[in-house]
Amino acid sequence: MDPFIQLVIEAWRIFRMPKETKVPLPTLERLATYFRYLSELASSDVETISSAHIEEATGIRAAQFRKDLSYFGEFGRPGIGYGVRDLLRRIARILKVEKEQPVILIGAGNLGSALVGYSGLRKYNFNIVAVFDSNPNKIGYKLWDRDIYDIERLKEINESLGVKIAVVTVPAANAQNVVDRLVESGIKVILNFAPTTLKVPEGVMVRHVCFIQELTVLSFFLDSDEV
Amino acid sequence: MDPFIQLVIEAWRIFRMPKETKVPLPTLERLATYFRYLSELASSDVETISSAHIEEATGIRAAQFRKDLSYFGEFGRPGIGYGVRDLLRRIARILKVEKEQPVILIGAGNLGSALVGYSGLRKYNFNIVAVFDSNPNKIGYKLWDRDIYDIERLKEINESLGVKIAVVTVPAANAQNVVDRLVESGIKVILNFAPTTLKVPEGVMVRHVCFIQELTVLSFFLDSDEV
DNA sequence: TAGATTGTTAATCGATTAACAATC
DNA sequence: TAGATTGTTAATCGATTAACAATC
Repeated sequence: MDPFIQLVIEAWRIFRMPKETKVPLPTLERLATYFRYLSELASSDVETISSAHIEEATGIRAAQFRKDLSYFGEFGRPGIGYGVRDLLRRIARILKVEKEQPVILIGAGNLGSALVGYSGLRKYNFNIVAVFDSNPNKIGYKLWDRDIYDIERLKEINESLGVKIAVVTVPAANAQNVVDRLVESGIKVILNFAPTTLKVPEGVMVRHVCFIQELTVLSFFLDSDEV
Repeated sequence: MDPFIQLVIEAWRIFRMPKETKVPLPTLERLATYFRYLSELASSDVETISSAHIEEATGIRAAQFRKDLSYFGEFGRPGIGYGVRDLLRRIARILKVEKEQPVILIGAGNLGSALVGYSGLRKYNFNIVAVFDSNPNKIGYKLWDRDIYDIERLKEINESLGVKIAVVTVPAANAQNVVDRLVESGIKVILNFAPTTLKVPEGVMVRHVCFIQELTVLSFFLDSDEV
């Protein structure tokens, strides 16, 4: 088929996807894994890979990989495999990380500082464009090279920035309040590091990263007889 | 039934559980959520809760909560609900976090520093007892109040410590090497912050926390028409 | 052509939810 | 007793895996 037509079909399919075909969340999580792995691979001289290769490298089953991609169209050539750079570019487009994505961070504490200073962010096309805090000893200063603004100015400032992604690294006790303000300010997706459950309106998505919770799950798998 | 007999039965059930009845991983993750929520609640004056209350507070369905607990025995009283302190104590025992759990951390960078400095750790009964790094400018110094040791001494030092849990905050390129050493040193479960897939032998468990990957998944849910 | 590997369908597996008898 | 709420069974739902025809 004409490659142009094919692209148009794919664009259309992706465009109507989120609401309709309903991509499973585990598929999206794996897609992020493929994306990371392919990014590494792209700087090597490997040009083509098979789904079996993906299984070997990521531990995700080959059939699973092909099934995951099938939600979004056709990506490989039977008997040949997948072109690394092409696959990377198309997955990046699906995940909307082909262009740089601006992010705001709330909470200029230790963790916030580590995240802003993390070089991997830029590598994967995210950019923390502004930091907010409520502590007068921090407001007006910088976190690395990013300005720290008064959280009271969140809505005002994001009116001009128009950022859709926020990272929350405030203490659990303040998290719900902060999230309410974020939603008010036009934020659509939130990555929450505070160890607490958050309530958000329909249409806003939250993901939760909890260090303690991960340790707790791991702890279960220790043998109870020893120690 | 005699509460003593009941406890013995429960202990026995938990003892043989991991290998046999096979508790679903999602159940363990939710158990960690219940644990966190009950910990908060325990410092209030609430004495009894219902599964409906849990649903309201955590967003996890009441039926799901009861089903999750059912893998481990009986915890509530029909018509009454669950005793907060009792439930907390029993979930803590299941997850093996009733006693303090020692943890070692590899990688004294920004992220490692944030984790060591995080007060929530102690609150949830984890304690980072030693930090390792390969950088001569760090070895022999301290991260907060914890000694930083040469990673070359990992096996030697853990011979006396006998720690089973490790947190990895080294760059992706070094992660597999570090993990191999950890396994050699008797570590049984690993929390990995490096953005890379790790290979471990049977019997060692890894969980993966990846900031970038979480952002990438969230990014998918942004509307593509705007921006 | 023969061998490799895809995309997709159908079968399997496992987790969530609903419903309700048992119990306080 | 009547109302509330559990623990568990059975029904539903959804995700993973296997298998294979189509294709390079």
